[in-house]
Amino acid sequence: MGRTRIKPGKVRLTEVAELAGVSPITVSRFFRNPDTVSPGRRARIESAAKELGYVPNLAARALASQRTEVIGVLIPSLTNNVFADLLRGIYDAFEGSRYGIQLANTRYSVLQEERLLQLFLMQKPAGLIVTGQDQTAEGRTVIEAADCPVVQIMELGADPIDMMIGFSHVDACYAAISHLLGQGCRRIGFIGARMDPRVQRRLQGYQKAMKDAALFDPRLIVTAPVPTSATMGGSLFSDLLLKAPDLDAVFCANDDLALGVLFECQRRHIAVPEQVAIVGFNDMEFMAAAVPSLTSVRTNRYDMGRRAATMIMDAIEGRPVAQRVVDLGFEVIQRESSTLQRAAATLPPQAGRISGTKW
Amino acid sequence: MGRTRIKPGKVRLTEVAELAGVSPITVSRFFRNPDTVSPGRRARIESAAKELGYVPNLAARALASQRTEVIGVLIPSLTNNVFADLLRGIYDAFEGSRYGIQLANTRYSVLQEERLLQLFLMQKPAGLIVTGQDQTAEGRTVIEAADCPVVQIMELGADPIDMMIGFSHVDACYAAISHLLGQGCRRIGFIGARMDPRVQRRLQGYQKAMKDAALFDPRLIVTAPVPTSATMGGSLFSDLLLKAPDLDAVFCANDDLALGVLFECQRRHIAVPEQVAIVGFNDMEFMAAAVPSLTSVRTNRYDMGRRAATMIMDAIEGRPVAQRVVDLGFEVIQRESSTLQRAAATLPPQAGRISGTKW
DNA sequence: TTGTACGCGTTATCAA
DNA sequence: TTGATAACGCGTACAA
Repeated sequence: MGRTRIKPGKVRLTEVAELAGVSPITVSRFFRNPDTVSPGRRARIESAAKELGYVPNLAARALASQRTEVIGVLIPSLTNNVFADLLRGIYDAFEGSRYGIQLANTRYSVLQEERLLQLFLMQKPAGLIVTGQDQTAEGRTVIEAADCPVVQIMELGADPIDMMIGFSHVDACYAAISHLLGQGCRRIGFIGARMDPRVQRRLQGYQKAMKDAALFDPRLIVTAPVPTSATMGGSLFSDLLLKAPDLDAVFCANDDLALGVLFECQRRHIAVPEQVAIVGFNDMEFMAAAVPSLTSVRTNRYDMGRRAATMIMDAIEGRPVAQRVVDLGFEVIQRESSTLQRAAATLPPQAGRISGTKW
Repeated sequence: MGRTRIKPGKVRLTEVAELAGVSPITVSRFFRNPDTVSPGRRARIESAAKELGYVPNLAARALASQRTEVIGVLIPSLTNNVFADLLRGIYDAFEGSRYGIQLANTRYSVLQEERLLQLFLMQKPAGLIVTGQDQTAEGRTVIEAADCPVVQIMELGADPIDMMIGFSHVDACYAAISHLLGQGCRRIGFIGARMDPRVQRRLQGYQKAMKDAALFDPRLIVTAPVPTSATMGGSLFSDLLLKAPDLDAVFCANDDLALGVLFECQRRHIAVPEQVAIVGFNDMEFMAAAVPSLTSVRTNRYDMGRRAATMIMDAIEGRPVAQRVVDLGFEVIQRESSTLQRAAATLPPQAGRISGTKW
């Protein structure tokens, strides 16, 4: 038979209630919403709890209430700095709230993502933040089964699961290429690594811009499925130089690639931007510090995290969510590495902005 | 009275058991350890579960079993790239295991840490990974109350809570300075930002090395409490040049600072390493790609994460943990930015290694 | 290998 | 504002 499993030292709600001379439910109320308990009992409960060292049992709470305060966050990479800013935004927004973030890493695999969503489901999360829009059909089913507010981040697209916040990678890259075209560049290369869905869409933007300008040439594109890094930027650029020696600019799908290209140019004594202009993507911190400073496409990752978190909380707590699909836009931050006209060259750093948004 | 709260569509263990024609406990066993159920029933249970779309309820499981499979991880920053590698190691090691990682961000605040530990405690985590050894007394009490295996990472020190894995920041920095001294540098500056406990210890190592060489001069030290960045590296280096114009080397407490120093040198046309040698700390990926390539102190962050995770799992599952305190050591990776002697200059990159460990 | 009986610690529901 | 009662879904302990 199920014998008694009572462990002596354990402090439950009941013990606190006894010591405080109230019923357990009152103690429960005190912990969830102190204002619903009269001041006198409030004080008694508080001191009783402190005296006994009471710690609420979240499992029991979740079982009884049929919900948790867990927010599941699914991102494809912990290494990619892009997600650091995003996460900072998310963590900042949830700071001091009652929600706890549970972070999972899909490693750019939709199957991993599916499995991780299954695990989240067992926890009955209060909300879900997932990266991108390329979930499997199975994955979407699981998300829907979770029956909680969901925000898809990083991208925009048709058919959102619930809410969505991001920007158009196609448009952002198109704007970057347009900027280079505006600077007089014609033989603009594209280098990209890892080639996840978002980088693929940047490549689409590149192709569209080059085709629209009747300058498209497949030899100008060099990609690799490996993780992005400065070293890889240097080697992809070297490959590109072989395929297209008459290159006059390079768009890098990530900033670390751009940094590697800059160093490779220094190594080969290629003048930037005079011989080759460089544009990166994401506008990481070091881009402004580089010599020459490096042009990049700024994306509002921190804001994206914050707002995604806010949208989730609003939805959970029944507040109306003004916009269920938010376009955060982007901005081409022009710096020395792509400033070729005399007039433009005298602008202060970061003065040149080409921004895009659907608002 | 507590009326029935039964929601019709809900699938519990019981429903699966009924459909499969077995008792609930058998289904329970099937999900936790399929091998303990006979193949015939196994198949019936599996198809019944699939048919009903059964999802285990983790809260109920945790309540009944009095434990969870949550591993709490506490790190001070998501922005600092150092932690990205560490986390990758941790996530890789737990990959495919039954444990789930819950990540919390202390933002370099011991009070935040204390609060977050409290939150973990309510979940009854199976294990805890915490950064550093500077918990408050309260924090240590909470950790001990969690009554689970604990690994402190990043540093080594006396008085571990339970297990510990890291390296000596004092020794690592001492080795880096010794390397510069060996290259003939005498006026070696120190620049550091954020000044968390580990950076403080690097500063101690610097001071010890300089004092041992009778070359200590407080004017050679410039620090700032702000987050580390390339831009900050440039500006701290500029400050340092004002205080010590006769500088012949700079040790940077973080690699992004070193990158900023390199760019500042390029901007000022200071030859690296001939006029100023540069050494960084952590050996981030871009250090090898830079022109000139940048010397740094390699720390085994990925390994640290992996091994911390392994130690935790071993401890949880009752396997003996060979070493409860692990010194991972470090390695000074000598590159062009600190290679001043003719002989050394012909060495291939990364050929120079000065490693330190207590093994 | 399978089943029986019960308890895990909390909250929902309804009544006072 | 407070309390009585039952239920949340599962695993442990023991027996067969």
